[in-house]
Amino acid sequence: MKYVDVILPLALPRNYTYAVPPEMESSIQVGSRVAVQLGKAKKYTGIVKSIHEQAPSAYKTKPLMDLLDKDPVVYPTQLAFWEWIAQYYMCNEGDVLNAALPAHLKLSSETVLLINDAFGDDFTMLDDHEYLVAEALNIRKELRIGEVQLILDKSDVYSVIKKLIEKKVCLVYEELKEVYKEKKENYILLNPLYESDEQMAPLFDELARAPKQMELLLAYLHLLKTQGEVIQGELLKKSGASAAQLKGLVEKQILQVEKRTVDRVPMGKIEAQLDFDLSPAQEVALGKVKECFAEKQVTLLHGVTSSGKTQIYVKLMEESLATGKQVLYLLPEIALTAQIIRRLKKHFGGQIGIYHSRFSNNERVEIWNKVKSGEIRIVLGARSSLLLPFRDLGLIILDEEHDPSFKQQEPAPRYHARDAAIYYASLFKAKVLLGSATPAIESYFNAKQGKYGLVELNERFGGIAMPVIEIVDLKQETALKEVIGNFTSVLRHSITQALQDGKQVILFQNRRGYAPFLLCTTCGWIPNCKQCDVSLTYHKHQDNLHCHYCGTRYPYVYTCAACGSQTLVPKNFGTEKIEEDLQQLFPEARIARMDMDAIRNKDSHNKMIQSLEQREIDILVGTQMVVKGLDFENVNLVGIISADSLLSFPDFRVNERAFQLMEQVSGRSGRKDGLGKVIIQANNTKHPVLQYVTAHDYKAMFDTEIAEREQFGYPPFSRLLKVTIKHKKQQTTEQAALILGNWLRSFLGYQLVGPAAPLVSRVRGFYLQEMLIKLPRDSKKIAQIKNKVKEFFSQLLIEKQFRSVVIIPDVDCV
DNA sequence: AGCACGCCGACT
DNA sequence: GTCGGCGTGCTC
Repeated sequence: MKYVDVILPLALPRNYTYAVPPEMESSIQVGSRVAVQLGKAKKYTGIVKSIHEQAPSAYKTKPLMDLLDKDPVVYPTQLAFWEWIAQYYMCNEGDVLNAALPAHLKLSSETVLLINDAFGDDFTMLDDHEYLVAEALNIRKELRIGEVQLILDKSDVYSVIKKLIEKKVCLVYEELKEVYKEKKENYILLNPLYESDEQMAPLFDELARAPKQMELLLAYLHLLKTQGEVIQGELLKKSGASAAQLKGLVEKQILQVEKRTVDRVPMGKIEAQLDFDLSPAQEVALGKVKECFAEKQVTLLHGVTSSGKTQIYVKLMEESLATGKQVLYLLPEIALTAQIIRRLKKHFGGQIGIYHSRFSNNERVEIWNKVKSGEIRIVLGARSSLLLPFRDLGLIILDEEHDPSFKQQEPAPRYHARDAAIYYASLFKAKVLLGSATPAIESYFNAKQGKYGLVELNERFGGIAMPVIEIVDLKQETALKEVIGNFTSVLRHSITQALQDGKQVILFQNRRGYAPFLLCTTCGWIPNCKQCDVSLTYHKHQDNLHCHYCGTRYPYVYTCAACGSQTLVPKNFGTEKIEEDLQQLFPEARIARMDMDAIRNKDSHNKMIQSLEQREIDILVGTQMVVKGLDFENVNLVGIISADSLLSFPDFRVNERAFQLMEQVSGRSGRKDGLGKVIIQANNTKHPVLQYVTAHDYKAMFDTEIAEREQFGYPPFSRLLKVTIKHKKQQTTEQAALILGNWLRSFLGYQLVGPAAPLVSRVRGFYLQEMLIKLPRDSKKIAQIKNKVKEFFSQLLIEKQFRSVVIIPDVDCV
């Protein structure tokens, strides 16, 4: 008898064992999807992790219900990778499966109520709830649980359903549906009878009395000649004809319709056209990268902004492709713009696949399958594309490697794409190139230690100079009453100058909305979110207040809830306020704002970048978004409205982050012609980070930072494991954290920071407590400690009072 | 993640 | 007294 261990798409601590029915024994494979029953009726899709012959002794197995694929959906490599992620990031393999598999490959059953016709329609002996459902069933014949919940306006509907079944009003069954649908399109073919011109001639006479059909036929023949194949939708659109007219031609057997399966992600021809040359500096860097790869698996390419790292990537990708292997190019989601996609498509044509969160579920299935088959040779994608089923990966490029968005925060698996990529690559014996103008301290440290190769590229492409940085003293200007809105005289004059020169300006402000909080000037009251322990941000455009933690919106507050006076004023400022100030200061300028509020729908980001490219925008105000992956020739002034807000976070990485952010924003200035300028407004102009930014001196920043990290035992001298405790009751949260903290401290010694309430101590109605474990760098010890920590977790959850406490481990938190 | 079971408050 | 709320535990 054969058994399989199945990974289910649930947060289960272990995999479940099912029996393989004899008829599946010969066809079952590791990595295949199977349908299984879990519990009384529920069906799920799982993935076969392993096949063996050991019957479990503790319970009796259920048989597999179905084998869903004749070919596995993942290779053993992916299964090994999932296991590593689950182990390293302290989550379940089910969590990883959930993150990896496109939604349309995961089918789970839905309970469907079916009317029992034999019952008739005499509902007199039913109670109100039962009656409502029966009535709806009588009309609709079928109902889903969700629909029943809507009808009864409550979530607990099982008791009602149970009674309806008992009374034989309805039957239930579990419906398991394959959701992925192939895309079909109608192709229009010419009846072979009319292939030659002579055969065609009589047709025109025949259609003389049907001029519209004649027109349509001519349009068809034209399309056929120019494109070779004709799709119904395109024909109707181009000819302006109606479906009825087309039907006429089909009925006359002149044209034929054929339904064909089409690709949602069509792959083009490979056209490796090398239409660029590297600069001497790039050439040298490329050579060095290759040298490093000869010895090391990972290389860090530290190249200043605009040094042309992308061209080096392209050359490396070409070489890797030439060996027949696949390439993965990872970027932060927001940097995946049309710009970079266009650039890569130019070199690699149709063999490139794009993968990010904005694709439809059906498209994702197709990309998944094409990566698995090897048809897609290059994937350009965000973090999650690391989880695609590569067949033979030769190279991973991770650009903007310092970017914190490579770390997944919520939900599990909380993996870091950079670190996971390095492990994943090792499974393929593939190389990893990390690229950044401002590497993460950890990466640069690893490179300097010789763990990674290190290649530096210190000049900008085309000999452009680094932008000039000017720090403006906000305190001084305020004293002189020179600050209007949030603009110092220096920044105002520079903007005026840039606009006069026909140049574009980018302004960076780290907060969205109009004002981060309202304040009652009479008593000091600040409106807070009901669910979270944060002030509400005023959004002037929508004229309401938002909680940036849970997303709840509140109407604007005019009256102080504490003292009743009407003296609430917006305090501090966000992008909306900057935009408003700009409009007053520069009424002639075309101003746009780029932040999460302005970029709600999926295309607006690209559109805004396009209009900036086409110089339809003079000044762009934005949050982090303006920092990433943008390349504009005509921007020569960048302004950072308030450096202090970047430098005042209570986090050991503040300096690193602030430097990265400012250096990256600066990089947007002065691309092709002329010198770029960066103006940084700050109260604390003496902050060391500002000096490093002014000098574009990454190494000085690194040296200072690394010394501090060593002194306090922060990464890269340790690895951090953050443990968050969540519960609805404050007291329970604190008690649980205290107990867990004590256990951990006695086990770890002083390697524990906390527990303490985080800055925002309540989110969505849950109280929070955090503690930080500093893990040693030795990976064997780390694994041991993690296991022990997990034991503490379960020990805590056993206690009755803490049963509903949520514990969230976050390994290598950022 | 569901779904079943079981224990306490507001209704007939 | 019962209905129904949700808190808790189990699923191979």
